[in-house]
Amino acid sequence: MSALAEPNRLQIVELLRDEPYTVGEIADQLRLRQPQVSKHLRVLSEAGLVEVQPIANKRIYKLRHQPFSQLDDWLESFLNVWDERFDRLDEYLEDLKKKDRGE
Amino acid sequence: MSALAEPNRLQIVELLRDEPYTVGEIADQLRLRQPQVSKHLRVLSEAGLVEVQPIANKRIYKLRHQPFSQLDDWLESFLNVWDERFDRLDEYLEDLKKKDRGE
DNA sequence: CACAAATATTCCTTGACAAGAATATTCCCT
DNA sequence: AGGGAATATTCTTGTCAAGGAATATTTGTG
Repeated sequence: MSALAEPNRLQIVELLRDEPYTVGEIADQLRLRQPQVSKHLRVLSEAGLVEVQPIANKRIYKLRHQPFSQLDDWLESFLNVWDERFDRLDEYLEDLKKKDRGE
Repeated sequence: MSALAEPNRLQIVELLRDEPYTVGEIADQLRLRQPQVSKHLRVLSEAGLVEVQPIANKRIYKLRHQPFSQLDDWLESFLNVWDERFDRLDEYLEDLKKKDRGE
């Protein structure tokens, strides 16, 4: 997750969401210098967020889906808790109504 | 998102997922020193991930749900792309079958 | 009001990390 | 093999953030 903390890296990831790009294309679109892009891609790669496909002397980078669905699972574990709490609040309100009717 | 990049802060957030805690309780459970916990909670608070409820001289910290559902939305925008691509792959395979049958 | 518990803040030091510049590597082409 | 394009790596420098220790602040209690 710390790989996504760096702003430029986040931009790269969001750029790659739509389609794969080469290092040069990424550098152009984000107005970054090539060495920094390579370095950021290295970090993203080691974090498993990205994979490379070498074609000639170009390297095409694309996102890997696993870490994202993994992060999604992690997030669900948070959202679920709130859902459950909401359910319990629901029950609580139902109880109130019943008492109100004298049950 | 950089607020979650720090390991101890991530631990704090995961601890708070289950229920609210005071600063001292967090420090005890995670084996951290109180000042660091206070500092981390400050960062989490300024990032909007957490909110405080002062009771006496204690301060009870709990998660806020908005940033998490927001992060979830962001993630969905990634997962959606893969779903769409999977759909297109599906169509592609259907086309192959039709051609195979000579249509 | 003095004291104690809980928490926040400050100052300092150290380590990590990102950018810049220069250079190395890899691949294709002729 | 030599040259050029695309990308990676190294080295250096400056900045920032986390931890440690000490101290300040707030709140309740006798």
